Amino acid sequence: MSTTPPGTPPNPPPAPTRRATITDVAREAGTGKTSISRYLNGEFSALSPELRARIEAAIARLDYQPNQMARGLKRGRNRLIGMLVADLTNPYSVEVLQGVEAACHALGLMPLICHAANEVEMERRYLQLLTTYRVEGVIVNALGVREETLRPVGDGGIPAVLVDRRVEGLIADMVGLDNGAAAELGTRHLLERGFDHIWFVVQPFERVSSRRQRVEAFDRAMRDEGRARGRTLVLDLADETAVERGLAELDGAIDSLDGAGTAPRVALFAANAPVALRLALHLNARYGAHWQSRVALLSIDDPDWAELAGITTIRQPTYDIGYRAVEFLHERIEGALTGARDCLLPGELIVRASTAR
Amino acid sequence: MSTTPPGTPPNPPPAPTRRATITDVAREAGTGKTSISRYLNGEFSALSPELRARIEAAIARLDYQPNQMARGLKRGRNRLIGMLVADLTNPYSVEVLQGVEAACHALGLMPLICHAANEVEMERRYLQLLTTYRVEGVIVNALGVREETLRPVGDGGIPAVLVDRRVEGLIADMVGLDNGAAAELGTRHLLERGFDHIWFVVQPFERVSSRRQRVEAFDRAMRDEGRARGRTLVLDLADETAVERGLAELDGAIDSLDGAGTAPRVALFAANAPVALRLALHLNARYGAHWQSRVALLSIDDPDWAELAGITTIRQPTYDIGYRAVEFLHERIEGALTGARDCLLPGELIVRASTAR
DNA sequence: CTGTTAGCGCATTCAT
DNA sequence: ATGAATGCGCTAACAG
Repeated sequence: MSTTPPGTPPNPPPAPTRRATITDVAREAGTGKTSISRYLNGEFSALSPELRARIEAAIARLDYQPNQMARGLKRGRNRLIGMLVADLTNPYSVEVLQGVEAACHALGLMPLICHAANEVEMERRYLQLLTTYRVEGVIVNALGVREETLRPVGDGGIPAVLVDRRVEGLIADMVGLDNGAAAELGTRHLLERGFDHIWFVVQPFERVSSRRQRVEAFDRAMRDEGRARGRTLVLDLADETAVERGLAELDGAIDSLDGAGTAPRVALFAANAPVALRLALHLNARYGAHWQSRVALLSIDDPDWAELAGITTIRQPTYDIGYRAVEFLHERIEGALTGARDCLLPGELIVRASTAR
Repeated sequence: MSTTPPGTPPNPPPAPTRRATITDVAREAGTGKTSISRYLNGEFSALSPELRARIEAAIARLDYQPNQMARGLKRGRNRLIGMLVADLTNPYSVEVLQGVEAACHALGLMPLICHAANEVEMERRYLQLLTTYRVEGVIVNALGVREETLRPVGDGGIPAVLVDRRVEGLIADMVGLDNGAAAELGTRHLLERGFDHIWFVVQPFERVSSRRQRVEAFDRAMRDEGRARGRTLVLDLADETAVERGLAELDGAIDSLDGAGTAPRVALFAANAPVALRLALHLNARYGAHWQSRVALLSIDDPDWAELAGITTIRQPTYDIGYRAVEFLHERIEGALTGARDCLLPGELIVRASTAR
């Protein structure tokens, strides 16, 4: 590579073929490995300034970097934590990740990010891999897995914190949106704005607890109101045929309520961004760019295109969720013995053209 | 914020249930560690069926999982590779990641995903961390860093493969979009469709080679055509004031060319999705939902909302880029001595309403 | 076929 | 204040 221009003093030491080890440094500094180790761990009180300087110099000269693996092996902690993400394609996940990273940074942890890409088999594989690398804990945004898959996690196993979703049979800390409050918030908003036919659209529950909770809160809010009509549509985004069947049902409802020029009475409440996108695409294709004058769309999650499309959303405190999750996990790693805790954060309603009247 | 690097904090280790070690298994199976090791490595030819069965049973009974860290320490390879992503918020990155993951899976590698979140300091930190964990190689989607930061990488250092962008002064394999061809493809498309005032909008080049290449190809294509007018607008998305200044300039151009009912003559060519989104948001705010009748928008990158907004795009072969990068890296890890290779993949033009006439 | 031995790079007693 | 010795969990010679 030789990026050093000829004639320039070679400030960086020549890349050692074999990385320097603690032994090399000890020899170079004319001392024992113990002192080097002490230096590395900041135990300066046990080092004469003179020795300390020599060590410093030797390290610089050799471009020495302690091997984390070896350190981990020795002390039984490697500062690694696993972050299992169900679907990075969902902006929600990326945002949560930002919080996770920030917290890890602050706590001296290194997140090992694993992406299950919505495949249960991947999830299983990564979880197994994580335990094999002896991560000190895991943050799990689980797919529809049974507790079975998470066996290494939880009691006696690796400390774990759940994000967004519970896992049946697994008792662990969990942090996520207050789904009940959020769904209620959205529903009330739609009712207030005068929509009297509201469809809650959600992916199959499988084992995703948050989805179920959102639907339940929606149902409850609709029941409380009494007059308006609420229905639920389950859309399996992985099955295009099924999706189209569901959408046709929706179309029927919308068409039948066409108020001939009056404000729309039908509102769609998407349980999350992927669903909202699918709905928007369909409505756009069917009714053209003016679909908003026919139906209102509200979604939990606030993807970047929401502003562009002008749909109302309930933004999740994603960053905080991630940050909080790491904090919980850190406490567990440090040995906190509390019972499983829940941290439910509120969502924020962002009203846009879609439901503004 | 404590920036204590992982591995350094001298905290008391917790006391989790101790996982079984190879020694435990050996004892349980009434044999030596060597045989267990052989079993783990699939050297069955050196194990009597009887012993093999006993080992199998012991492993199951103890729920034993070999410690990768220890294995890595011993054999000098830990099957870990680093994947440094500049900005996970960009769908491009997530898609590349999918390819990376698939390839890793296929090659028995474990990707350690690091997200620099557009901060050079983060990038530096993660790179340092990766070498500290002794990853066998890194795939780098670099920010505007100098070769300096990547010193551990490259000749003599950790094998590396660049994605999307070159790093000044660093000679390494690189895989990404054929920027020249892509920008030319887009430009020609716009010209064919009759747009005669084309703005290429791009973020500051900093050290991102792909941005510069795209602009250059655009300029070239415009020069070749001759008649039409091409301009470049640099938009620093991180500086809102500057962004608005730039957008105002754009507005002026659009307004002055208002064809009073005729088809739009102005087209915007966004160098990537983030830029395209910013443009769309602005146009939507300024001209209303009908902005498409005033300006055309074409973008490199094909984010999910492109279909919704109906803008034309040039989709990058993201998955392949990621997959290929891992393959390159794997070859390097296995000792390939070839000179630095380039793999430029073609983009695919997806024509949508925005430029369809 | 199978077990013994000797480290991998480092942190930790325990002496000095 | 400093260093020698021991072992973390595992693999790789090297014997039997």
